[in-house]
Amino acid sequence: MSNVYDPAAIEPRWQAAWEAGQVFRTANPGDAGFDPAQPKYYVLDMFPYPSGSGLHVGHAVGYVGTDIVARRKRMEGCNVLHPMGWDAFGLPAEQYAIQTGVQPAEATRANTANFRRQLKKIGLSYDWSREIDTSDPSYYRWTQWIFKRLYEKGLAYQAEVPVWWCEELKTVLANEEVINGRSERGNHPCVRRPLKQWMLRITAYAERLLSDLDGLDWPESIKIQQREWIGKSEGAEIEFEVEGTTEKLVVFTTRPDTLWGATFMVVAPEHKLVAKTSASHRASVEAYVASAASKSELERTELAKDKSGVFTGLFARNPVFEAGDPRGRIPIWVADYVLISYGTGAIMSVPGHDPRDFEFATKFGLGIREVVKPATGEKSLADGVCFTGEGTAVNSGPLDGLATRAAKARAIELLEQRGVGKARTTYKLRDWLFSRQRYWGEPFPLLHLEDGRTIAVEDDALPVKLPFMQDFKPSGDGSAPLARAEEWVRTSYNGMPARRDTDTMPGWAGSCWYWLRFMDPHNSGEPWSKAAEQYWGPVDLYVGGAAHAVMHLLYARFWHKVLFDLGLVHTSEPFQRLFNQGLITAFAYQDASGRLVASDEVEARGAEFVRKASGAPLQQIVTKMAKSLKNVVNPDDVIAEQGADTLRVYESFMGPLADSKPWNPRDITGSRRFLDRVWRLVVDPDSADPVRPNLRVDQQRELAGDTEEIERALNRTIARVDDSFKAFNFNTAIAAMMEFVNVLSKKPAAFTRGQAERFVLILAPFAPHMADELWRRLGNPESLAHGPWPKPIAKYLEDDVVDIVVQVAGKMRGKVSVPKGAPQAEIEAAAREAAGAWLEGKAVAKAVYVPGRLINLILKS
RNA sequence: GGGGGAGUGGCGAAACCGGCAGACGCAGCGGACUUAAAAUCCGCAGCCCGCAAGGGCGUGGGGGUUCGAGUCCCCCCUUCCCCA
Repeated sequence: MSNVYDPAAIEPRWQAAWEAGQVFRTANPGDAGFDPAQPKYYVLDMFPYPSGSGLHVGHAVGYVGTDIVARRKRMEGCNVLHPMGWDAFGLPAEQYAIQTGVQPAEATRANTANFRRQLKKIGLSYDWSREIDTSDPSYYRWTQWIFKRLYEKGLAYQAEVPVWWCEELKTVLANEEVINGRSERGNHPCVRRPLKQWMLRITAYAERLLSDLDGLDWPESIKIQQREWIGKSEGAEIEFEVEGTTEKLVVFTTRPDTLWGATFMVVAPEHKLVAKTSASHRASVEAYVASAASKSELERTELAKDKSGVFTGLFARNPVFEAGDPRGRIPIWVADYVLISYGTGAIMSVPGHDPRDFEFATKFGLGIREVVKPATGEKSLADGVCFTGEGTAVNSGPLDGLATRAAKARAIELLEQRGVGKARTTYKLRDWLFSRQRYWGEPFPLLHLEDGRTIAVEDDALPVKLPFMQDFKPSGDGSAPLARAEEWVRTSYNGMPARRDTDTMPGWAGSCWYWLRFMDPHNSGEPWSKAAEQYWGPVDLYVGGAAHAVMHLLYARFWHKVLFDLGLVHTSEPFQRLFNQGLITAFAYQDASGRLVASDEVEARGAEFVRKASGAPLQQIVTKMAKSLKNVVNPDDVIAEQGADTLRVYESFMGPLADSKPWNPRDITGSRRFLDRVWRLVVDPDSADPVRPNLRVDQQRELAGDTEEIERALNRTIARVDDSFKAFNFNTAIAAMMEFVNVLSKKPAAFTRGQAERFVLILAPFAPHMADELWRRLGNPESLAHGPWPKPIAKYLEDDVVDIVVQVAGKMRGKVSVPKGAPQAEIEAAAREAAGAWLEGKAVAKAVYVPGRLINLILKS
């Protein structure tokens, strides 16, 4: 056996040994080998969608992070659940299949095989016996089963909702396939068109989804995004009579106190009142409604610099004014900055105190009335500024003189007395459009009976398997592809002819409960056993990109809460701690016109970069990794060149896990050199011995001289490595270990076996292959995967002499070495001496002493 | 448009509670070893002035609080990510 560090030989050997020994297999309660005395730790990655292009190093950084945590917890004696699986259903997989002409099931099999191979090569300590695939019938059987529970609870319903329709492509498109009202592929115009869809009543959980955020150990930024998304607002619902009709126009406002300032009303183009337009205005209103249909919500609200709208010819009565008061008769307009999906699809416009209403009123010459006076000093309507803040009510009859908060309450009281309004809380959150007219997803376990009833398939008839379809492309008429699988669709229920529901669930469905299946992945009688969930739940640490800050995490919490209400899980939240790893960016190159140039067309000339073909100068910039820029780094290549341990150390060393940071191939060599040095400190490459002679036996020598110094450095290193786990800034752990190696390099012969063992143990989460190899060479027959994790020894963490910085007037002027715990007077005297010339001819006014750190001598001015 | 981050050497970064700014690494420079190179080892290294000793400046910009600010407060600039 060669004694030179050779990751290509060591790493596959250890990976095989871990697999053969089932080192990372985790026992469930009740299983053989389960130790109930140990604490549990569930560390979960956001499982990947197995794309055709495989993993890149950006994915790996999160997986390496969780692996470091999992390995360390295991070494500390925890029962660690650390699983991996595939989020395989959904649009991207289907599109990939269409593009490559391969069946989605087949593409998924090939892609997951590639992902699994890549992950194993990195040396990640997953319990692969728990692997799951959301597109596997044995998994989606339970996705359907959970859907049934939602359906039974009345949380799933069908409704006509507007969906994106592309006339050119003859298909329904998902939101994510439509950009600014045009199809992502082909750039064809799309319109919103009502279609019957399955909806999930997530709004029923809005309040709990909001309030339960408080108890979670999540990044504040994610909580803010979720709160924003749920968008709770408290206000009032107010009814306006519509002149000449029996219709009531209902609006929601957060500012009922400004009701006296409402000078017009606006309804969304989709509002039912639009149909009541008077004959004289019908043509213009219809033309306007048609033009609004092609705009996205963004174009209608945020992007619209210029407000548009038309008068409907209708008038509403503001209920707070007496009959006959001209202020009470206000025109109703239709404008697309009001959305039908938010609130009631209609608003009362108070242009004096709402910027969009102000803009609209200004443009169309509508009345503007001030009803809130700001505190003195603030700009008000008199200054030509639309004041949106809180102040004092004016021109508002019974509200006059009240502060905004009191005015709101008083207004609601008055509305309730007259029966024309009430207090109401609304949420921006809308029910979740849960069906897709697509092939690659979970079929709904529902039957439409001949007599018109819709019923759920019996539990024991699950799964409703997705039928094989040679042609699975979206249908040209907007109907679901599954509708074409006639044989599959036609069925019966208790002898009555029935048709299966032909929609499929969206890509999110499978990821709404997968952390639960990991707890008990092979259970064929129930989605998970109570005992397994009781023990493993909730997830202790969940790591993934911030990209899923809203959708996935909200949907997952929603399902979990429903399951909690059903008594199927014992916690109301699934993920106790959430952590977002940062993005790995990469270099890309830009020509003079700003166009990006693929990396393989770029050549480095000294410090400059030029285009290979033309020699044109290019600028190096940092962007995210993208196939089109050819700047994607595949971990396979890094492992082939430097080894998995180097990849892991480099990814840890780049910066804090949470930070976004650029991949720089040049820097990898530093991580490799570090591992080389560690190796050589333990193994002599020129000898056939497993370890260097000083490490062969643990000489029971007194810790003195160099060995004692190494002991101090080692203990400081252990403490710093421990510390790095708090915020996942493993870069400082690697730096600490590098410093230790630097210290050791000066006195390698004083390194003892006991010290070497402890160092190898703390190295193990980061470079597990090398660590196990050295551990074995040091004479340990078992893998170090289960510890022990060393603890720093307190007496070696402190020095007896400390350096105190001496400042004069806040500037560093010297240092003094004093015994630890020396009295201030002694330190001050030493400091005055050290400051020497800086104090000449000056008097010290006072001294600020920071114990153990510095002393600042402040001069008399 | 809204929301969330981030700005520290040539580069990635470090700095616990406000207390030596730049640890650790890359690239660079000098040296040792070598016929030579690679690898390895030792050393230098924020910027400016200075032969040096030494001094001044310095954490995107401007102000403030403090004995003391990369860190706290206010304003501004740049940049990345997310959402619709």
